Amino acid sequence: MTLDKVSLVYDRLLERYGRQYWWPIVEDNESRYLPEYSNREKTGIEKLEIAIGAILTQNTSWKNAEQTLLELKKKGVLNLESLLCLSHDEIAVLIKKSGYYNQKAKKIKELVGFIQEKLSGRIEQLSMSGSDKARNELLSLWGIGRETADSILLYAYDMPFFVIDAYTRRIFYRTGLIDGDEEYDDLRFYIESSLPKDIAVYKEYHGLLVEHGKIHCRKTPSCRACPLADICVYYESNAM
DNA sequence: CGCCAGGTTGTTG
DNA sequence: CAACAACATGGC
Repeated sequence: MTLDKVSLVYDRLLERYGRQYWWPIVEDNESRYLPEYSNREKTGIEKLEIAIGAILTQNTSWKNAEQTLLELKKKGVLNLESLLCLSHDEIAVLIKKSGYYNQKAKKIKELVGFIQEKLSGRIEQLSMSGSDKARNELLSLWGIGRETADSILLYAYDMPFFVIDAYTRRIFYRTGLIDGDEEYDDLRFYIESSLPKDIAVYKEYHGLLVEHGKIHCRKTPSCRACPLADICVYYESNAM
């Protein structure tokens, strides 16, 4: 029954918000959500952009991360070579708008160093590793936690990992699907096992949860016209 | 103006 | 292992 609920929530959100076509690509001063981009295999530079974006948006609004990505692009440094050459301090200045710029500069250096090692050929390519191995390798990097790793693997490498973020936890908690204090991977397994093992569904569902979290299921909920009102145990008819 | 944002790591009891 | 602090800017 809760198994059905995971799918029910998906259907409701899809019906309300429509396809999301995640992950967004920043272009012409805004984020774009394009079916032709979402569906196709990513190029190396696109994978890098997704990974950097995943780091920049850690506990930070996408608006801020988006602006940073745009500036990095305009300055022509959103590529492996540039990021490898730039110093920690130079990167920190460039990404200031995304907050936590010292930590994130370190994380970016870690990541590009890792990718460089992979591409140098001494080590097998990330995409050639098994999915679980690739995940563990990303998790071994300083600054890459579960959500960031899963975002990179799902959206850049088309690997079947469901991304659990703050919105996912909040929405599933309020709709009574979870207790709220589950371990990340326990929650991930639960959701993955409740859904068809379909990359497109994983991508879409996470995008829908974020959209719903921004519009209705905010920290202080805005329940009027919520598409999940009838199945939400925390529905507050008075909440705006 | 205060609250919050698509987390992760390090420290402490 | 759980709780908590630290990290930081910009949008609304």
